[in-house]
Amino acid sequence: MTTHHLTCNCLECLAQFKPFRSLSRSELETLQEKKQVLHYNSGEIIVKQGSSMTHLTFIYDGLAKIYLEGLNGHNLILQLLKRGDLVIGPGIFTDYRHHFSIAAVTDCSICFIDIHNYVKVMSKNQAFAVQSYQSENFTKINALNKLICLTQKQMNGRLADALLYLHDYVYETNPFQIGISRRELADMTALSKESVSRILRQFKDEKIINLKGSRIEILNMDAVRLMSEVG
Amino acid sequence: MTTHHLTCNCLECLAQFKPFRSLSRSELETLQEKKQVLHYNSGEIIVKQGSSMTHLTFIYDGLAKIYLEGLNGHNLILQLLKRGDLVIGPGIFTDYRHHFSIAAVTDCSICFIDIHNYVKVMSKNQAFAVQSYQSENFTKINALNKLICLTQKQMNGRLADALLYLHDYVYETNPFQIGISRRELADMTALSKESVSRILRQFKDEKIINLKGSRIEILNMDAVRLMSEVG
DNA sequence: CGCGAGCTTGACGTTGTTCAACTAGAGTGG
DNA sequence: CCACTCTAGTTGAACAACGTCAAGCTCGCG
Repeated sequence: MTTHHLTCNCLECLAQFKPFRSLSRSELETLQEKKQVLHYNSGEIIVKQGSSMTHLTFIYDGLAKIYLEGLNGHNLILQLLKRGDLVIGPGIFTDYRHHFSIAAVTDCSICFIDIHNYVKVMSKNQAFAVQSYQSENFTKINALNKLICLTQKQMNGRLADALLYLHDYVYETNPFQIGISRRELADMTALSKESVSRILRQFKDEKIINLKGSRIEILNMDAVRLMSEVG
Repeated sequence: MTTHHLTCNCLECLAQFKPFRSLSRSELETLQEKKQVLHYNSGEIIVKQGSSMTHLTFIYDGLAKIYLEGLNGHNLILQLLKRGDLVIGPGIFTDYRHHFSIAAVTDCSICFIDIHNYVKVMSKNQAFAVQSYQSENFTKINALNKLICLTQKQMNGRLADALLYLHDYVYETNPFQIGISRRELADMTALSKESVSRILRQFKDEKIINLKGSRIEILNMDAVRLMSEVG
């Protein structure tokens, strides 16, 4: 983590992003009041699971991962974050702790928003409060889907899910340069990195994908979607 | 499902339960306005995953289960519900659909609260809204823990978790009469029913628990907690 | 007494992990 | 410019964990 904080003064910083579009000038000022912008290098931890939840995490730039720290150093990646994503987390209104860690996958610019100020704005602006509730619920729906995926699908299906997630949500192009390692693919699918290697190889042999270094091309999207569905 | 609705008139019905204690008389009236009380027999479905979310589910009496309907008829039980539990669910403020099913484990009396009236009360009573948000977040924390449990622990650890859950939260006595089947224990732990049988047998042989029909006694609580922790 | 659903048990097969050896590519210093 | 090293990735073989299948058992209930 670099030591200089960029205290960004421009009101427009946040206003341009979806989560904050509906806010008034004074509400934006409240959010910006104590905000801190920090730069993280690839691999650095941005938020540590179990720590006290004093700020919300907003991604100005870069790619980050939300992950659960499990047993024996095993991690489980819940979600990747990119420019414009705001992370609230289930600690709000409960124990005010972080229930997952966030780490930089590529270099990241992160804006931390003071939670008291955030709650202050929520309490004055009902639509904004509802939107926060909603956003938390969307990630909950996601977690429930992941529960089914990881307990009921087998290797093919899980990796198919991960590829679709990367294609549909993260990179949104085909082919795409994958910015995450095999280890991280394994942490997304609750597989071992060796298994990920083997399944990718198998997909390649079956002409379902193309692999060139860190470049992945999905050749047969229907096959991938089918594997995702049948498990 | 019996066909006669008991439209309970007493304002005190809801007022006596935690989720509604802080409400005023008129707020309680709003909630009760369109409420329906139905009786379900053991095994019957109370709420169907995927259906439209028109009501919240409140357990007057009995034991029910929240479960995800997964692939090939496999279910995953997220939580057991008993007298006084209110289920909101992540459909609120998002797609207004049920993202899990609820079914009666024993005979149940269920009170359905109209969601519009519920939201109306939330919008007028900020503390109540925060409490709803909080309750949703607690179940989300639960889902995250379950993700780790089911993907990183093995059979012993998962079953230990289930026993602790039944002891600490559901029955709160030791020994306890277990009201759920092996099939349901399997659905709680994402194991096969045969594996559940085998592990229970093993626990019994190791003098960690006592089994007599549907009666379970935890003899060595420390051993169970240890197994739950190490996985 | 006999029937049937749920439970138990054992034998076996499948799935996925672990371990170890090997490879490729990126950075480093002589 | 060439070894040298380090890390990430790949591959194969052995192994462990868990599910499946089938047979037998228990117990409540008609």
